[in-house]
Amino acid sequence: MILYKGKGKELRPLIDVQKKLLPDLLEIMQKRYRILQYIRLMQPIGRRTLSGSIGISERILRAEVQFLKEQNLISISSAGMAVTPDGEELLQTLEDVMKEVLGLKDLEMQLKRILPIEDAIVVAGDSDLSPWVKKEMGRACVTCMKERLTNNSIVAVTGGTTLAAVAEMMTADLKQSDVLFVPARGGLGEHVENQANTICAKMAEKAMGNYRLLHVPDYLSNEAYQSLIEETAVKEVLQLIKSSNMVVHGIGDAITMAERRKTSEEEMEKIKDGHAVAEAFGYYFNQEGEVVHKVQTIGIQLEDIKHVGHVIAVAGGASKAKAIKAYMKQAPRSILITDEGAARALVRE
Amino acid sequence: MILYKGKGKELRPLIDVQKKLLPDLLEIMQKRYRILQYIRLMQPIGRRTLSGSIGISERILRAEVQFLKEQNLISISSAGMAVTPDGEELLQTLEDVMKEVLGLKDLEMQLKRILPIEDAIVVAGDSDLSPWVKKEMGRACVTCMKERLTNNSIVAVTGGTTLAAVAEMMTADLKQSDVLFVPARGGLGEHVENQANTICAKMAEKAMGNYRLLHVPDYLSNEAYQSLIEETAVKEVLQLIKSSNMVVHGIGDAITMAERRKTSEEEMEKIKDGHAVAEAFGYYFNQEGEVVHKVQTIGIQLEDIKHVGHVIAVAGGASKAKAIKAYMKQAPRSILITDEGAARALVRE
DNA sequence: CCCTGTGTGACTTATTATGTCCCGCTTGTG
DNA sequence: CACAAGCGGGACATAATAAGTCACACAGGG
Repeated sequence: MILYKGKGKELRPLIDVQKKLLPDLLEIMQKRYRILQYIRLMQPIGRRTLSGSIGISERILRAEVQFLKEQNLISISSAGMAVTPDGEELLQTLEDVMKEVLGLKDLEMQLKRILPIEDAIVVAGDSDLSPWVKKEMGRACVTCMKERLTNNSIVAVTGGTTLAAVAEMMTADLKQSDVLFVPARGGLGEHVENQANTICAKMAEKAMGNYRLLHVPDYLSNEAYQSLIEETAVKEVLQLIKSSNMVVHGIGDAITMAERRKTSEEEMEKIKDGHAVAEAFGYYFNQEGEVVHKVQTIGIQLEDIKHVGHVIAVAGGASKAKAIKAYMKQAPRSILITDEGAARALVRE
Repeated sequence: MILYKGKGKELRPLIDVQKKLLPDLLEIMQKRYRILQYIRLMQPIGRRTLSGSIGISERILRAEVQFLKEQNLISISSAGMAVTPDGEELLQTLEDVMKEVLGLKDLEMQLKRILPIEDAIVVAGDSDLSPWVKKEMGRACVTCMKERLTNNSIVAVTGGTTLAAVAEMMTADLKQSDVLFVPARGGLGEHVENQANTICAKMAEKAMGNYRLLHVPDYLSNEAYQSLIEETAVKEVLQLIKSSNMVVHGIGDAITMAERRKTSEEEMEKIKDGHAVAEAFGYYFNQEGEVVHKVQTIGIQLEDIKHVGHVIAVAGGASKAKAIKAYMKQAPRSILITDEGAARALVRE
């Protein structure tokens, strides 16, 4: 909601001093913040499950949980634990401080320096190693989106597991009304749960917004393609897509994506021969950010992206660093939402 | 050195949040800050003596001291403990935060509202109850002075135990050079250790500055007075006093001051009949801030005060609240340096 | 209907914090 | 020069607290 940017500099000296006067302060704060974060992410959740995924003994988690309950930060029922509004507020207030403390702020600065991006948001963890980090990226993405959405915005979203996480974390917000979600591009050969259509619908529902879908079969002959475009219903949605103010998309590893999708052998050849490393909304890019292949479907085209108000790319995990780097070479002015694992890998080079 | 004013608002939410995530944080920080403060005040000092005056058990103080030593905030020798430069820096950085935490900031704001003063500085404690608070006021006064001193400044100081504390806490500062200290007024009947001359000299020595004294017998006939004024040496100093840029003075309870000084019976009558409650540099004021008596001596006069660049009044202890209030009625634009005890008493009314 | 996951209580053990006493040293003073 | 006051630091018993472990009652979903 509120932008705390730039505030970090002010409170740095205080934190440093506090660290001297109470060295475990950060450690404890971090622990409790982490627990709270996990609970928010997985609520409702039980102690044992949580202690497992968080990696601390159950007994100590229990003490912490009891403490958090006493502070009215979490509520605790027979179904498990959940974060209270107080806890939500605390998490939000502390987000920037923790970023500063964990050095994520530095990472963001470095990313902005080495990549031609407009802004970078880095969340803690590595989604290759911990699946919940994806959700955290999702949350960060939602926050980022809400900061930039205005009334009657049109948001185009793509598919992929990362975007699914974004959809999952989407919440309704009274401030924005009448936001319209549309899938960015037609069928790309994904499985249902990762299709842009599915994610678009889910996101819109969670955001209490409207949505339109693009019902396009995965593989079309050229003739069918041409006639489909002329279809009124399709044409209308395409019109909306072209006039969207925001695009939210993932970035994938080229080979992984190609394998996951129903990619024909000849296309596979093309992708491999072109040394593709990155994939985004149906386009495959080589290390230099050049397009080596493009899945033929309707919807937003690479050139359109440049004219969209806000472009948000969400991708994390150290394994995706190469892909992010390659894609970003040709996509300036994007906002990159990633995780610590990918960010550190990117900075390392 | 650095003015942190206004920064308090920024870090308030962080502190509140930290309080939720680590409720004893403030308690512990306060304890350690207090210990450090005491050590700075009384250095070099031993554990036992300190534990006595600070009011905590020796063993626990010992643990704290060990901790502070490990953090390189105090150095520890056979002579006792002393604050290191690191510790000094920490104390300075934390000063404003602690003020905020202890509510002293609020007191300062309230004082500025109810009194016609330019600024207020409140230190923790009550000098009626704890003698060391006077030293803390002294330190605050010194800081305040240094912030406002420019090169070749002339500072006029009065006598009194409070001003003695200021002199004691004075330190040399490379930034200011060629500061000249002068006594504000001639003999007022004080004992030697509280005389303006004594304090002036002490302060100048500690500040590595220069000083001039005003050798005026306490009681003079009118003729002697007139001839003394014409004396070249005296005339010169008087000239300096009149052109001073800063006046630092105490405020006393009228009766207490009158009794302490060699006050003649008829003067005593005058003071009592006039219902004097406050005293400052030889002037006695009633509740309304009207002058009811004036010790006849040379030096700065009440009217001169109004034309001096910076006027700093130092007075603390709940018992002096009435005096402060009365004096301030006729002395606008002063900077008041006081303690919690006096401030709370002033606000209470 | 059972079975898995939930919170809670109780108990033992390890770790830490605190109180108490004493010792040898430096340092300032008579 | 010598003495004593005050200094830090070591040692140890004990109280307080944190942490590990297990057992139990209960609610909800397949």
